[in-house]
Amino acid sequence: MGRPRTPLLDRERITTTALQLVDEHGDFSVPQIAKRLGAQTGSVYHHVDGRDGIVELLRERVASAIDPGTLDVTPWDAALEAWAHSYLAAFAAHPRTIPLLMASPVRAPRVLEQYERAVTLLVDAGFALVDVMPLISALENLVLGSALDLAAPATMWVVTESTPTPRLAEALAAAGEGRANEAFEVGLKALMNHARALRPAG
Amino acid sequence: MGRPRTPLLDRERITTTALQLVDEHGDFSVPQIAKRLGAQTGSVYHHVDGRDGIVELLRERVASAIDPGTLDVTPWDAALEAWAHSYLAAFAAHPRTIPLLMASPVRAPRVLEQYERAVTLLVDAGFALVDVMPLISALENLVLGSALDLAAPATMWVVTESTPTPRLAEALAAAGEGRANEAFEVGLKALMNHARALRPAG
DNA sequence: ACCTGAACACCGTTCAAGT
DNA sequence: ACCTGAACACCGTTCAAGT
Repeated sequence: MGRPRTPLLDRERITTTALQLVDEHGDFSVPQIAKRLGAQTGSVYHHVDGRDGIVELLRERVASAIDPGTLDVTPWDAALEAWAHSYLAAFAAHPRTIPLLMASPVRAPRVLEQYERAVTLLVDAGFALVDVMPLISALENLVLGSALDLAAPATMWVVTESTPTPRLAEALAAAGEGRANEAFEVGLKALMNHARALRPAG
Repeated sequence: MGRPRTPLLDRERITTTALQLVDEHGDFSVPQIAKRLGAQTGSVYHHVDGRDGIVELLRERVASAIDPGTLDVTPWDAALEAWAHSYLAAFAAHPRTIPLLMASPVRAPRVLEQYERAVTLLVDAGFALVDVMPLISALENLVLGSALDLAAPATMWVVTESTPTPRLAEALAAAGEGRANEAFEVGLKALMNHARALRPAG
């Protein structure tokens, strides 16, 4: 065989296929990607730095949906809130990537750039340097936790008859479909109030 | 061969070994567990409901370190704060289980019981039923996100020279070792203030 | 440069067979 | 009841070989 006239594989197509697999099955494998693209398993390794490299490509792809313009909004608190909403929307679109991405450290340059800009925003707003990362980390925790929560609202809580949890069942029913979204808004509002109180008067 | 005079395997030992493997390598496999316990891979399946069953046993084991007594503290906000701290400590002791546990829904009865009690606490404190689950979910997101963040404080942010992120590097340095812990306390304080403001005057 | 095809050490799971 | 040993379909990764 050897080399085809038109390439079967590239990083773009590999990433798209991996994302489709994760959206459908919650996971991906290199052979599965190769099969869908009509290539051999080994061929994938010519374009990508192994399985971990594909995970990093997924992180970039998902994070690319975060609107960087949100961080230019004024005042600073509106910017942070808009960023959080855009961040949530990006991951909520592909929530099953989250457990995958959480297992490995952030190396993707574009993701690091977003954090660089968020740090700049808060420093320029007058926050003490010591307070900046805890705030951003708390925001990140809130966003990722909420996105994951949004993933499987019906199945995340298996309230079986074998274990009687009537109050939990009631509270879940009362909260309804919007529970995970509500939890995000509650956490965001709480964090923003805290941030505003923390900021030195400027 | 056949059956030994004294059993090689039981759920207790399987869980302990799986937890050790996850603590060490971030993951486990059924053959690895069998090998450490001196048994054959297939034998594990006589005690446990497959790999997913072991994951559920891990959830129970880790969550068993949460002190249920915290939910009896008065007043209600001190109880919720104590619970959150105990919850964080339990998962921070085995942070690498978190990505594993997040991929599957909560079925463990003991974990569901904890939530049942937390719901009861907030209902008795006078919260509207609609507000209870969003609050608890926000708290859970905060705890799990923070525990994960505590897992690999040095490696979670790979600030390479190839991608210049000087402000991020400064902010990380300023926050220091306690960054993830600070992020948790920031988020918790914010959420508790919000909860107190939300509660109908009683 | 890009892909094949085969190899290797590893998975999760099942099941007849032994004591 | 508890374990072995073998089987099956699947992984991730490497690499000589082809065009």
